[in-house]
Amino acid sequence: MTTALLDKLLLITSLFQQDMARAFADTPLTEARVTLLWTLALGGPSTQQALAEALSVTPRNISGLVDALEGHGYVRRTPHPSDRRAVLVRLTPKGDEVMTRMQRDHAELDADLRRAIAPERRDAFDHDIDAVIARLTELVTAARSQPGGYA
Amino acid sequence: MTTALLDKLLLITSLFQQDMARAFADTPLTEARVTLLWTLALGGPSTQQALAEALSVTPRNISGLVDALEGHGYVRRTPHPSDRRAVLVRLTPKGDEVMTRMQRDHAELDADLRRAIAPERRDAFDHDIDAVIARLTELVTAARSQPGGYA
DNA sequence: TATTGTTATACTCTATAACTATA
DNA sequence: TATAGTTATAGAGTATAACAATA
Repeated sequence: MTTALLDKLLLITSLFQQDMARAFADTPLTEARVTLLWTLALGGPSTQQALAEALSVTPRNISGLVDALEGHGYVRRTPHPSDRRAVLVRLTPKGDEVMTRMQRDHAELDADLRRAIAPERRDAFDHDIDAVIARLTELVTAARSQPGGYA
Repeated sequence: MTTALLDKLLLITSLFQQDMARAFADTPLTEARVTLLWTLALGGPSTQQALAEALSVTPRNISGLVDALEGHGYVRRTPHPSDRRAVLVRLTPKGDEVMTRMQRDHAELDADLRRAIAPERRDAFDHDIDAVIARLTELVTAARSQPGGYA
């Protein structure tokens, strides 16, 4: 019996997460914290509400993540220019440096993995992956409006 | 700029995890607990040490997961036939029923996703995914013997 | 002496609810 | 009245260290 497609995809994520955990082993960074940093690196300074939306977690959760990242010097809270209730969370130079390095590593890893596929098949592979994503998105969206299956 | 291959793979996992979370929403099951049940379903009754090894977590962690699953009637602890220090954790009929259903759903989802790929490209796709996994495994294994990159 | 599992303690991620300050 | 963020509380996953029972 061959390994199911789904299992292969999950194995890839597991390997990637292992590698992330190893890379962050001697730092206060975790997956959740890096996701927040990544969001700031891509989108620039942001309110905590916007971060909560982007990460699909509660505002309370963002408070905790920002507290930790601020305590370790990766981000800082700055006043919002027009709304005194809100803060803008932004990367510090240290945070920016780490994210720049991470984006470069990410791009290198991506290029490396792509080279594992025969050049003439890369486009077809991209197309097929997109088809799988589209189908999975369809299924998840349809399921979301229905009761969970194991209750 | 097209989405990187790695990002696509991570998106797939994210979608799959969302769907898992939805399916378990009204149950005491979680990803970690289901991973343990899945291991029992595939490998049969197991000591907690073996489960700790299989899930790559500490024995203490397994105690907690088994406590919760036992409390909710999915597994039970039975005496080890030859080692009075150890216990054998096994699925209850309820646990077995849930896992049977889950394995069937998993197989159906897998077949569904595979149908999203043109029939004549399915073998090539499998081959390419395997190549990506092999390369990633190589990289993770090599990295494991070196210090983390962001310390 | 080594192994199996548990008790004790602690940190992280996550959630809901109540509250403060501001809009 | 509504929104941004925090305090309070709680559950789940994870870890290390010390310990009991057994091998």
